[in-house]
Amino acid sequence: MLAMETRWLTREELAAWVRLAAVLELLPGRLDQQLRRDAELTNFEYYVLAMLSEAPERTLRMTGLAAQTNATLPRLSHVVRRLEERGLVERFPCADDARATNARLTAEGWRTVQESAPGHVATVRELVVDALTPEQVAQLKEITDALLQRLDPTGRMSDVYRRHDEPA
Amino acid sequence: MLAMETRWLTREELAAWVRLAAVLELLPGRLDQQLRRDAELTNFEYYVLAMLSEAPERTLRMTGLAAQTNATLPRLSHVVRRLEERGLVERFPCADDARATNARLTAEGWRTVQESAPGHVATVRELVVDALTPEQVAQLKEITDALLQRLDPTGRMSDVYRRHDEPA
DNA sequence: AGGCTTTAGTTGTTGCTACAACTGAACCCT
DNA sequence: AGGGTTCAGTTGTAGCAACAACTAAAGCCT
Repeated sequence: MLAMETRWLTREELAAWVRLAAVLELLPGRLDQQLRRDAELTNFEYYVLAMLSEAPERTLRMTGLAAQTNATLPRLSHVVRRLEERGLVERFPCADDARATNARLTAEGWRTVQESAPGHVATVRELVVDALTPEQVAQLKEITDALLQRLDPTGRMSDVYRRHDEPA
Repeated sequence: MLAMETRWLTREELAAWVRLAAVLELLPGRLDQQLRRDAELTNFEYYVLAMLSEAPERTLRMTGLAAQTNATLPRLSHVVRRLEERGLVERFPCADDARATNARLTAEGWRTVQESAPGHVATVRELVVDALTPEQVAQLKEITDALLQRLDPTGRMSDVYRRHDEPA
């Protein structure tokens, strides 16, 4: 490890970082809390179902689903198994590639997504969107975009949505 | 549950939220990764040590430490026990209130914080601060401030830092 | 065709967090 | 002073995530 001069954070940088760290600590728990309470779903499970619900045929290969949700394959495998046990998802072998497995949303899974989406959106509004001015929302988009270029340069996660946000 | 019209997110709001959600998912893992690799500490353990290192006498009561780190008391209790087993922290009963327990950073704990801070700061720079323009850093501070008013209205977490950021 | 490497996914183990139950000290009230 | 309530913290249990090891199919190479 090369010993180099540490560039400490300036007052302004520290203020921004400390607040961001607090948000990082608090927000996921709140989202989880609402979903567990109202839909008996973890935040991660909700996103898995949401990704499936927007996919063609409501079906995705495990690998693709893992990329979109930033999950490792083992993690996804466990989660999908539990969702399958609850009847929200079903798995079946891929016709083209016998190594691959497809996950598909069941009718009940679809219903679950429909029912839980409004509450989830309301929470996102309450805790994030409605706390900001429209100008700040635009700024937040630019800022998170910049961060994602560092965090996820290949755009595994964000590409999923770019379809919706930026059809151009 | 009152059935009310769902206010869905606009295109711009969705774009901002989706990116923020991705950051929420990716950033904590990266911070954890660096600290585990270079200092054998979780992000949360690091913050516990950091809070202690800035406290008078490098000592805090468990309850106060829990508030500053957004931990429940049981969670903190487990974490401090492990840190104590590693010799980074020591616990002793509070003289004023026999119900209370103080946690104090040991010399080795202090050394650990000193050694791991530069690497942590470098990571924060790399993934966050240096990805943004100075203007964006200022915007991020305002935005996260607004979010924290919803997430943490009493300022349990953020008050800790306000001393440093905004001495006024 | 036979064998090596890569890819896709599952299964098993360990560690941490959330939740609940518990102990004991402090406070309050008459 | 005595009895009930609140407060501070610990301990025990259950569930999820990270990591490692494993199985099986596909691709490649000669």
